[in-house]
Amino acid sequence: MNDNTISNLSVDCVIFGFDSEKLNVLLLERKLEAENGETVFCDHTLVGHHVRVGETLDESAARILEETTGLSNIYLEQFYTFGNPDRLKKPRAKLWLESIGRNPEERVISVGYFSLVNVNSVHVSYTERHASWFNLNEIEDLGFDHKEILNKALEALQTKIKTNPLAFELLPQKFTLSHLQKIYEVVLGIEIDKRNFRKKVSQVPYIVPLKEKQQKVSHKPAQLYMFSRDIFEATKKKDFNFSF
Amino acid sequence: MNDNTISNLSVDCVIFGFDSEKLNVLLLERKLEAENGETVFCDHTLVGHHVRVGETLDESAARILEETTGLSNIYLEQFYTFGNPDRLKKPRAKLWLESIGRNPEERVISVGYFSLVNVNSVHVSYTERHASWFNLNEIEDLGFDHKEILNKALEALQTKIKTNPLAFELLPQKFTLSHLQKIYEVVLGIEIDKRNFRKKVSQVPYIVPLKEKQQKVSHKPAQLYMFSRDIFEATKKKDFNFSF
DNA sequence: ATTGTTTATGTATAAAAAACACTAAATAAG
DNA sequence: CTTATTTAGTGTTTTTTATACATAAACAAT
Repeated sequence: MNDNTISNLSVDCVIFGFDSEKLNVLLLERKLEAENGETVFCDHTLVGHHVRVGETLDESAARILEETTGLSNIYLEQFYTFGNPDRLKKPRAKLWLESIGRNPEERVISVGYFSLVNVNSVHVSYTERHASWFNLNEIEDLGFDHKEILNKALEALQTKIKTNPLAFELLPQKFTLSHLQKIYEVVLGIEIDKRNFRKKVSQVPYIVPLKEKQQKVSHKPAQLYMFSRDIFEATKKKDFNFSF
Repeated sequence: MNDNTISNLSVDCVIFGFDSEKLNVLLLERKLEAENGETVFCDHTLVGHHVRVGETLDESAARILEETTGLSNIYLEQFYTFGNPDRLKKPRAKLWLESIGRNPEERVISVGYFSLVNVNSVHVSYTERHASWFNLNEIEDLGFDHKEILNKALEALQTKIKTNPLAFELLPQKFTLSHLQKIYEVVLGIEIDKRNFRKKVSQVPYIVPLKEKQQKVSHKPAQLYMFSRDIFEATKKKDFNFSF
């Protein structure tokens, strides 16, 4: 297969999206049809692609993200590389790879990236294969070794969000504190006390209240806030605390 | 070149060692000699090797570590993958790769692992190329993109040691609290108050005092301690704290 | 016995985290 | 227009964790 890519090197993107309620992942349908039109199997995979000649890994991830979501300049982070010799050796994987003209015997290593987007900013189903959002808790198995990749991505996200301002990547520019709180709750799988959370927020200089409230909600409208990266960069200090 | 390896995939190991004083890295001498015996250049690189056919990435890293140090069953962790198309394109890299029979034009991606050992457990200079320990602060440039890899490894180590019991990997089985404290100080680049440190230690169930003291030191001998992984595993709890 | 060097130890203060319950503002429904 | 429903918004107390700081004890070397 010659599409100007490196045949044994791919990038897979775990695209996390937040919808005010739950954490979701963007998956592609993987449907294999026989010649007679019957479906041989239909399941889902992460979005990924082989790396192009001359393209860096970061560029490759950004390209894949843009091709499936239309979004560019999105938070993307490399988290792990998957290279088991047998990672593409499940029966369905072989059938699928053959059907798209890849050699199912070739050992392909895949570099994992995760990215964070707000689900409302994505116009889904941009490419040939059907893309859609799945609630993280409702994902059973995935094609190839993608469940393992997803698990590792979630771990990396959880670790990273504890000490870095990632939550804002999942939100629209203007957000409420309830939404912000919900993100920490669903990503870390914890419950947070509302008053303590807001006390903490009020001590953070780069979460700034706007002169604007929610509109058209059938309850008390919430104050809107924004994240100022400028203030964050100007005020951030390193945290050397350790805990065995 | 056919040595049963994958020509465009390598693993590089950043082997950190602690010597009661400083943090060190194990480097290989990279000396290129002309036909007349004159030295064309001489510098240093990390230890690395191409991945073998059929070998997982973890196995590859463990093999490389054992080949250069003689050690097995050592803490090893994958931290990042380096795949820039131009990462092997510096002039010296080309000369070196040619000299060892590799194609200097091939794009090789390298998976980075770091590992932690106690310097006294290593019998250096096990292989053809001369290996030796270098104080982290005294390393200027390295061959290929290995300075960049080293920097990223140190970052990963610093992040990880803040919340995981890695320090013990750098120590002999029996250690003093001063040594343990020193590790946090040199790895994180901070100073720690002795009394507060020891107060913290005394609250940790898996750092256990032995009925044994230092021998043959010309000052008050210190209590020896050990790390119990069993107790650690049995008592560890997840930390959900976050800090924007 | 004196010196040099490192170990070992406790208390007070400040900062951060956790626990906890009611009122306010908007729309929707009757 | 009244009421119901839903989410926003707010303070105080207690507990836990972090910080700052100084002196005596043990051993080896001389």
